[in-house]
Amino acid sequence: MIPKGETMAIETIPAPMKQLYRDDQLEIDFVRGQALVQGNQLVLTRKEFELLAMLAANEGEIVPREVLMKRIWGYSMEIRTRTLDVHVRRLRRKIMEFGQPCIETVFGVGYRFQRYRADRQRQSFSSVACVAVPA
Amino acid sequence: MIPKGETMAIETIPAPMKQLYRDDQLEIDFVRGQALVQGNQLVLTRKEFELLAMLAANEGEIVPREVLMKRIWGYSMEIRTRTLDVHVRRLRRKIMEFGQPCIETVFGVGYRFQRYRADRQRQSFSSVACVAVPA
DNA sequence: ACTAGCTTTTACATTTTTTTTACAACTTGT
DNA sequence: ACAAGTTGTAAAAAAAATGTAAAAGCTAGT
Repeated sequence: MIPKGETMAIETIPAPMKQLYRDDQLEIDFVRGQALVQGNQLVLTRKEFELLAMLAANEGEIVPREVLMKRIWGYSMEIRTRTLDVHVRRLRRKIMEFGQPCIETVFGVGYRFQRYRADRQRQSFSSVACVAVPA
Repeated sequence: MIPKGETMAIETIPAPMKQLYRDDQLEIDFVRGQALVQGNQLVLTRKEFELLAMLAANEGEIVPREVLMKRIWGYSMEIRTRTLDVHVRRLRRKIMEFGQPCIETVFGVGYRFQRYRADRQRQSFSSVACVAVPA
């Protein structure tokens, strides 16, 4: 709460980001840094969690590789290494230990997190249409 | 109690902390500065007790290294020394003399005290989810 | 000033996480 | 089907964080 008579710089007002993400298989507590799949707590490293958090926070939206790299690794980071992919892989594997795949690859662009719905027969992620993204 | 007409910064209002902590193996009297494990009184130094108290007072929550260092050692304190770890070690050892481990390491962040439950087969602390820091 | 007990430092060992590398497999446009 | 570009994978290397033992430094009480 902001005390009477005091002001706060716009920039410091925290974004109204949701505190947690939740669907039929996954629950993420962005604040406490915890994630549960089908009730099982995921053991994630920092980078893995950041990745999951960024993707889930933009569920349904494509997050370009560049954006992920810039936000998670900072401005530098050579494109020629497979660092991002390796982290995606490890994250996917940990999620699939208890649940269904929810991170799809958008060829040539980046990754997209898809909300899981129990009623759907299956998430068909086999291939994904390419999407143009605003620069 | 805050006198009428006065204000107090949110941060300085003391939390309504309980006088003692208690679970199936450990009992801590924050006021008297005593701790019992399975009925055995622990012989703790001041720093060790402060550490245990801070962690137990936040049971289930991760307490970052920085917070522990700031609160127990004051603002200064070089990050390059192993002081905190050494105290954690000695505290853990004393607790385990009579009981089960209850202080887990959260890699890259800090430590977390976990309430002991007699019904649980075992506390599996092997590894722990990491916490991401909100950008 | 001396001692006993507590605290901090130091120097490594160990563990965990992150990055790199080399190559395989896959997409897409032609 | 081919070529070019992109992503997936496994394993190893590198980096970062934590654990440990021993010694040195402090401090309160005498």
